[in-house]
Amino acid sequence: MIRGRRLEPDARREQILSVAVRLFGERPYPEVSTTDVARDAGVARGLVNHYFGTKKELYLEVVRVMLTVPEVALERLPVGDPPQRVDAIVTWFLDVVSRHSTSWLAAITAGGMAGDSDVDRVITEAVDVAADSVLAAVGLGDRQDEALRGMARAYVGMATYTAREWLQRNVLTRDQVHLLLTTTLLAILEKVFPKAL
Amino acid sequence: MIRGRRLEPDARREQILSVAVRLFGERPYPEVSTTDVARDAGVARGLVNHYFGTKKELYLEVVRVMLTVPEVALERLPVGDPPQRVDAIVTWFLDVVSRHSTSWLAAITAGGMAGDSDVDRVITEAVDVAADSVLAAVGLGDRQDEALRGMARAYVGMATYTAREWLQRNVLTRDQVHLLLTTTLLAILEKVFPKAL
DNA sequence: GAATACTATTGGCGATGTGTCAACAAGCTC
DNA sequence: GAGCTTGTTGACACATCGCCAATAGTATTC
Repeated sequence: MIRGRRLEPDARREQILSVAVRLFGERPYPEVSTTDVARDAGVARGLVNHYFGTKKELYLEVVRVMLTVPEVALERLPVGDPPQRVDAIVTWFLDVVSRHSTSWLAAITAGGMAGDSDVDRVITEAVDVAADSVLAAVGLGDRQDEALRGMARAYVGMATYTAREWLQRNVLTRDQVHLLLTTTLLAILEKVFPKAL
Repeated sequence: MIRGRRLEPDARREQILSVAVRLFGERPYPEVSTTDVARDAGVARGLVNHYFGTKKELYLEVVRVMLTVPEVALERLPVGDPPQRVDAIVTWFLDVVSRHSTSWLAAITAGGMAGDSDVDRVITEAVDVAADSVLAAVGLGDRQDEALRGMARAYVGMATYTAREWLQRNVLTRDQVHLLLTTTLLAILEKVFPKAL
């Protein structure tokens, strides 16, 4: 990396951001300094602030990038019976998580800044997207019931924890995770929603 | 608070720790400085380091305190059929969480240091305790199966997420949370464990 | 192709946070 | 009240962060 070389603002911003994504995926927030980011990107530290403002704003961008997942496959979900729909959405979720594995898990657990209102908002939005996907997959996407969405978010939380047991701790196989998540979601659909809503 | 006044080491340590518990319960890790802790405790900043070493070690103690919950009630769990046992353990969990509400939730979501290996270890141990309690309540406490315990941890993860929807976001009532968690646990017991283990 | 304008990039300043340690002094013992 | 123990202080050295004026690539104009 040649110092002082000029890049298009978009390109430079993208380059610094990709370095930050890697570092924040490896270490928690307080252990990653803007100096580290600048050094690995081969630029002066001041440039990081120039493009992203503060360290926290940079981290917010990183979390946004990490949690942005392709929602494409959702459109062509099968329209079969509940078990088939549940199976499809769980498969989709496991594909997404396993593809982004470390960085996605690091972000969703707020690798070092949980409790901060801005960070929490970004994470909540990502969980909301996943929760809405689940509701849409089972044919409840149009409902605006807050309790319904709260339960869907709780289910996504379980899915996240389960993914950690699978991908980080390696105590569960993908088949076991799949079985756990499909069975649980079906039970919620059949026995909780009818009673509680 | 009179500066320079001598206290028994245990008393002084306890006093500083209680201040730290309050502050780390209010703000995430990076936004609480040791200067803040020292000021609120009415002591010199150096004394914080004297008693706890580094800021991270202080935070570790705080998380330990926040996550230490009374395990007493577990002994006198009913020995009825599965639905009764599940109902009892869920009730116990909700009682614990609602009693410690903010600080417990702040700690279990690692208010600012998730990803750090030491912090993660403390949190994992607390989740393990809860997961073991669940397994013990349903009569599987003696099993050492790692997959079993992994699924129990995933369930506890769902329980914590659900508790947040209840206590922090107020989109679920206690009754709804209770129904969601009992139904889910029963489904796991009846349909997942027999197949997967 | 040299002069010019534009702006991406640098490097250092001031403020704040952290870990360490020698010096101080509060309170006990004799 | 002298002396000892040790809880406590205050300051030093270092690292990190936000900021900004100065610098130097790159394109543009003639």
